[in-house]
Amino acid sequence: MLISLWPQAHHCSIVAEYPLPNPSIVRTSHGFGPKARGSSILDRFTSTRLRGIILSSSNTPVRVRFAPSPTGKLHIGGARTAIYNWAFARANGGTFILRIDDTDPTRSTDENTQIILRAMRWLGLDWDEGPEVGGDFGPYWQTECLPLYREAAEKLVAEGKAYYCFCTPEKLEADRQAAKERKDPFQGYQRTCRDIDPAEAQARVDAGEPYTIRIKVPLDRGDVVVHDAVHGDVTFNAKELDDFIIFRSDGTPTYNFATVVDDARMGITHIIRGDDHLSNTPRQIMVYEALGAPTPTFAHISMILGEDGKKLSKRHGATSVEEYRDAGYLSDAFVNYLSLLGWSPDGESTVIPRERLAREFSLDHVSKNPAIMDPKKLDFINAEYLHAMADEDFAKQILLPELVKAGCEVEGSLSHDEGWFNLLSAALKPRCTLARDVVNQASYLYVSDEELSFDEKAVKKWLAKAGAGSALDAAAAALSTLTADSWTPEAIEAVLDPLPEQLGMGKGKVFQPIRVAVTGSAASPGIGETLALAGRDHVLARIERAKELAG
RNA sequence: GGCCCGUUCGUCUAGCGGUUUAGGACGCCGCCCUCUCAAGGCGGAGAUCACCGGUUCGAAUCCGGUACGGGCUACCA
Repeated sequence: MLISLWPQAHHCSIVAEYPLPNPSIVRTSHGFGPKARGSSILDRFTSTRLRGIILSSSNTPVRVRFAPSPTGKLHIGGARTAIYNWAFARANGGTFILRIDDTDPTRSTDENTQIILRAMRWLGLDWDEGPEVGGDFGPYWQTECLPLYREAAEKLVAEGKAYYCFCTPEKLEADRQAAKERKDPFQGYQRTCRDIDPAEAQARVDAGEPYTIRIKVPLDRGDVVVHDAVHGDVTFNAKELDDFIIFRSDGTPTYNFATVVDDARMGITHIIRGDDHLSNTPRQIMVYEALGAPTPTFAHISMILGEDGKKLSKRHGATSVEEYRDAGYLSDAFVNYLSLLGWSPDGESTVIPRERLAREFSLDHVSKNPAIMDPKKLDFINAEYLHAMADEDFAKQILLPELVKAGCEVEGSLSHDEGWFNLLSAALKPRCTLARDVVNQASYLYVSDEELSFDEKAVKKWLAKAGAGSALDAAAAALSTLTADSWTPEAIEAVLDPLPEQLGMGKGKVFQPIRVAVTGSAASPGIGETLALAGRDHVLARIERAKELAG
């Protein structure tokens, strides 16, 4: 006996007729915490919070899938769906499956499949079954399952749960128009071929007449309710469902059929996917029922919109996952940001490492409304991850790769030792939002003294001013007392520190000309670090050169 | 046309009938730190909870309707 608990707002309903994949226990993600203590089980069942109930059991472990169509790159909406599926599987000790839904051969390409796999790997969403890793429920490409779909469809026809339809597209269109004109609220298929005698239908098929296969929706089915973990129960009436096509005249299955066959075959327990599929779900439930397969729990998540509140498109700039990778976002930060777009554990946390996501993700904290993508917040989170890195890690994982990419450093023959790169990391890290920000800020270290270019405004404001010359003179004198060996940020600052007082000038008036002289810019890390990184000889040479510009 | 979904600061969200003068985060503004730029610390502005009714002693929270946005209604996925 299987039970399901879908309480309405004010009544407690415990129904015992709904077939689910063998749940032996009912568990909620919050149900046994402090809040639940002291309240009766019925109290808890009357809470609307239960709409997010998760039905699972030790007998039927969670199996979820991400099933992209390789008709394009992996975009952020798909990535977020993948993340939720992955996180849900991990949080429940379940299995995360990757399946390539390439039933549309005209638009699916191998290249897109490769791009999707690469993006999944970059996101760190390891799949337990699917392309490249295999599994016991293959094939994991729909194009390899064509005979399976055919077999399933023919079986439904034989059982009287589906039937051959010989209507031409032209007739269907005419019927639709007619329904529209007589203001029939039902504008779907008129079930013309539903009652053709099976033997006659078979004869016409054998004679070579083109046909499609349509599902036979039971007319007395009544309400079809979708048990949705984020929306609650959503009720449709079977009368509004037409006998939709499950097999095209070209011998290929339609999406609504193929996915159900695969999801049933793979024993998928929870279907987490985009909102746009909610209205199709009752149709798919008809297929599950015809197939005699248990219906999984659904979770329809909202879309991600562009900054203008409209659907994401190319106009919104970078929307594919790899563009974000190339722009210098960290995988962890990107996953963190995306997971928060429509889910939050507590309303407080902003930085949620993937380990925590994998531990705490739950469907009942997924929000129902569409979310607008906010690049500023993505940047903030990325910066948080960057800043949290140890200097050595930042040097190895961010700094060096970026410098190599920019042609500043050559792998295998680096310009400086490890200590220098760690110092550079410490200096640049808090000043970076994206990985590539390091290149600009380090550029003064990768030009010769003669080629250093000056920011005009900085020169005008700091160098071409009265007093700048004497500041540079004093600095050169003080700095030349240091040897190359004692050339450290601390030593440099110790030597420079007394100068403003000695010269009777403000600190800015002394340090800024030095900064501009060495970096060409008015903004840089602390003066000690800035000079230490440039090196003694370069600093002295640049100060000498800058004297010509100084007032 | 029919059916379905959604609507809390600019943005992401917390909220699960009384603890709410609606909390947090990003962004914005200000102050502190300070040789610059960041980072960091502190503070501020910002939401009549889409609207209208109803239920209730009490509603952002429950119910109904309206508006606006979105989806499905395809031999697309």
